[in-house]
Amino acid sequence: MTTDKVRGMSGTPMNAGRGTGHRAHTSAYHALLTNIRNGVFAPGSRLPGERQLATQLEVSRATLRQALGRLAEEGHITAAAQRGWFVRPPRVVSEPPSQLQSFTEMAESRGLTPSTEVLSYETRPATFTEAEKLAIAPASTVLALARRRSLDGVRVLVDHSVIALSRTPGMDEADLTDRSLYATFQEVAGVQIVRSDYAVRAEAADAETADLLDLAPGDPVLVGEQVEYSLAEVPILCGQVVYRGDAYRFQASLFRPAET
Amino acid sequence: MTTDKVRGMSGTPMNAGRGTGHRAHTSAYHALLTNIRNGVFAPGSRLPGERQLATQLEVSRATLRQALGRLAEEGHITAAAQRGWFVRPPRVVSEPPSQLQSFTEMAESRGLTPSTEVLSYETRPATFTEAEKLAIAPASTVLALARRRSLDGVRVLVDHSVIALSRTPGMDEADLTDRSLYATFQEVAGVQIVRSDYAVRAEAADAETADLLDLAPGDPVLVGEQVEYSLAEVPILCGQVVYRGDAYRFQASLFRPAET
DNA sequence: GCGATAGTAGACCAGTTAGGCCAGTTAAGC
DNA sequence: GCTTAACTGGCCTAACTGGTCTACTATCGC
Repeated sequence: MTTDKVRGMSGTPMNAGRGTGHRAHTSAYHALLTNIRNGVFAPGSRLPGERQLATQLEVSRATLRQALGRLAEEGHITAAAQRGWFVRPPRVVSEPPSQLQSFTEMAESRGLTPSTEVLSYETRPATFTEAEKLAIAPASTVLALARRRSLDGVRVLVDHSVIALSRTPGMDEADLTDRSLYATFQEVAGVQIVRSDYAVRAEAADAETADLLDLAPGDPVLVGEQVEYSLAEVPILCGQVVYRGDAYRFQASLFRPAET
Repeated sequence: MTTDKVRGMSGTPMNAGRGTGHRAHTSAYHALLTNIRNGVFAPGSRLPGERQLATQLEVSRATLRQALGRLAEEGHITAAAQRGWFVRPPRVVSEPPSQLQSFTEMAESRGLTPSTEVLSYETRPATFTEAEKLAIAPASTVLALARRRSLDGVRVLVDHSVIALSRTPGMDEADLTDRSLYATFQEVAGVQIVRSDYAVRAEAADAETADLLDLAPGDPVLVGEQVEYSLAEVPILCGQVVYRGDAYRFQASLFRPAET
């Protein structure tokens, strides 16, 4: 240990060549930057070690680190401790998992004003397919609800929902005009929706929905069929949502099991 | 490592730096944890070997073992000496998120015969938006691939994919006609696709795609934009898939965080 | 001459990497 | 049932890396 001791001498070997009048650390900075720009150091790749770089650029490590620090500040490179300096790939971080969001929530998170018109509203016996989807007895009482929803006054979707009333007592008396259905389920019936099975497809608008969405018949619409489940995995609601094709897109993250 | 040498100073090939400022072992820890949570590593299943995992996560085995140790401490996985690491079954059962399936796999699981025609195939510099989606430098070399795919002879979709060649060396020489892209990634480049961010919308078919899919212009098509990620959360592929509206629907389960 | 600024050389630390070796497990072949 | 070959996690070492610090030396302006 302590073999170092620094002997005198040393001093100034520098100033070799780069007589540009620049300070040493700016010369190093420019040398590195142009090499990054020229792709000598490819994006995402690791720079040579500081010690090696310092020798090659004929500056000391401390000076080199000034240049590196400046490059890092300006976002050209990033440091990974004990691993090296990396040329920063133009990475865009995004965290968009597939989360279930109500229309109201979605609108709010985008800063838009949602509005809802109830087109029809009735309690009636469930059809056979509805009963199957909701896992209730055929002809049980359900609440059928049709709504048109808009964002900032633009008509965006028509929504037909069928709610299993036996599982959400009180829902037939709630005001659904501009509340989130999810919130109403929670407050009125104490039921939390946590999962939705969704299937979407593209169709051509029929005359009726075209009229409702200010489209021409035949214009493309996105049709989503959904079944929504409570925390106990009990189906609560099934329905169909028809979106204007040019006003909505459906987003999700899919995962793939790893192979071994 | 060896005695450094290197000297070429050209960008070292390996290691896309995740310049997150995190230590390497915490990055590895988070990558594993989210993949476990997302069902990429199914509960009860065995993780890939340490050596394989280390290369896929782009860290060394020692660092990986730190991450594994922490996951084990927290009870997410357990070690079985000389056998492997196993994902602990979760205390609370929940449905796995939507699963990513290749066209080939989907066809097989439905008992249909898939076929593929390669419409075009070229390596070229990436456009700006492609570079952004793939987090590579603009004008990096990418492999652009257009395919038409059919099920039992029925033309179902047209697929435009752009692959970051820098992350999948060798893909430009692979035969993509009737292999699953996922399988080819794995075998040729050792890259596993585990996540895909998907956005679908409805559109009217333009003349060209209508022709390719035996549709009339204006017929509804389902357009999916996707970005696919490797185990290390590095984007590998981006692209657009156009489905016949009447031949495909997109399915997913959405989740909603439970409220207290 | 004095102090401030910029630079050099080196040492030490903890985190990281590549690699090798070992004993145990697994599956295939015979 | 036995052998063998391929893997596996567990353990270890040597080398390297950025981060930080100390000691010292030039050079310039005052």
